Amino acid sequence: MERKPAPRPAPVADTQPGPLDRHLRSYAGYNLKRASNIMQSNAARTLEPFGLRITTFSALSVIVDNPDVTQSQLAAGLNMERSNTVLIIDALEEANLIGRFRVPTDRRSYALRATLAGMKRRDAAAKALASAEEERLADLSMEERAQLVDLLRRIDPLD
Amino acid sequence: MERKPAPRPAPVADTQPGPLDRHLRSYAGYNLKRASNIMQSNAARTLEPFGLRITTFSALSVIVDNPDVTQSQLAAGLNMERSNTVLIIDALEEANLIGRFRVPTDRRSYALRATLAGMKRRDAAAKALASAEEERLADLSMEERAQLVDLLRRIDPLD
DNA sequence: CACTATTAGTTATGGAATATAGCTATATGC
DNA sequence: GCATATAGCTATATTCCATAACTAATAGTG
Repeated sequence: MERKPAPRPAPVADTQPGPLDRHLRSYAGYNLKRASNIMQSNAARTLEPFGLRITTFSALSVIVDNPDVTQSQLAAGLNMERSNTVLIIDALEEANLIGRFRVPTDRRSYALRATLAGMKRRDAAAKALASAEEERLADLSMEERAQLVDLLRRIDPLD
Repeated sequence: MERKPAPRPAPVADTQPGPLDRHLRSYAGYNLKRASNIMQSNAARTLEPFGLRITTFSALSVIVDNPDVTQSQLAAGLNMERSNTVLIIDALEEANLIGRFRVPTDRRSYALRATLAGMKRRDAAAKALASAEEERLADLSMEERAQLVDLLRRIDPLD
């Protein structure tokens, strides 16, 4: 693809100082995304030694805390499509962290239950994750962290 | 795949009340991700009528504010890989919102400049985006929004 | 100046998250 | 009983993000 030369010599700097994304920084969404990305990659790195990804850890965690939850309930709780839970549940089951059990009263659905290994894995990963977050958020006081979570939850209601 | 029946009848509810993701809600990262997702889909919906996606809007915005920025600088500023900027820049160029201009002093790089149409498109989209955020964050006071942004930026330093 | 290393942009590719449509088996409501 | 809805599953497409490798051009070093 041919491109024209600059019509005039490129100015050395006709832009104000400061970061390139100064305008974007005025959006809450942009800052949210960047902060979220940082915490996500931090979490992924932390969970990896446990053989878990963020999605599998999240599902495992919900199953540990809510024995006999169904896949549909899990999907709804985690804000994901039912179809996308299948492979995640498959992975957890193959790793013997959870089991699928037929529900006598509704043979369409499966009751999901963590195995003992699943509970242990969740607890160990949760501990590591909490301390990784702790480290990442060291610059924020406890009050600030609490306020951050409070503000975020008010953006994402549906308690 | 065959599955075993439940060894005992599924308990009606041996789980505490409340949302399924109660444990996950204790992580800042989880709340960040959920809030971020909401703002992202809100932004995507808002930008769509302008023929922009979040990535193209972000790049366009940086180029408008920083004439003659290079693709590498853009990538660094937006925390993305250089290789992934190419298609985004291609799209903006094909839509005649920006142009690639050879830099006389370094013939490897391109100076990116927004066209008049690009500037107008950015401004219109930015206005829509700001008001969409405004609407989304109506529950938060101005002070709370400012504090949210401040806390987020402290998670993502590098000013 | 020659040679090496580095950089800018590009291309190709793969992984992971996400969204939709359609399928089977089962359950529910009239 | 029959239409409709639901649970789980399969297949598929998209988008985002990351990596590797390539070229052309530049910078550094002897």
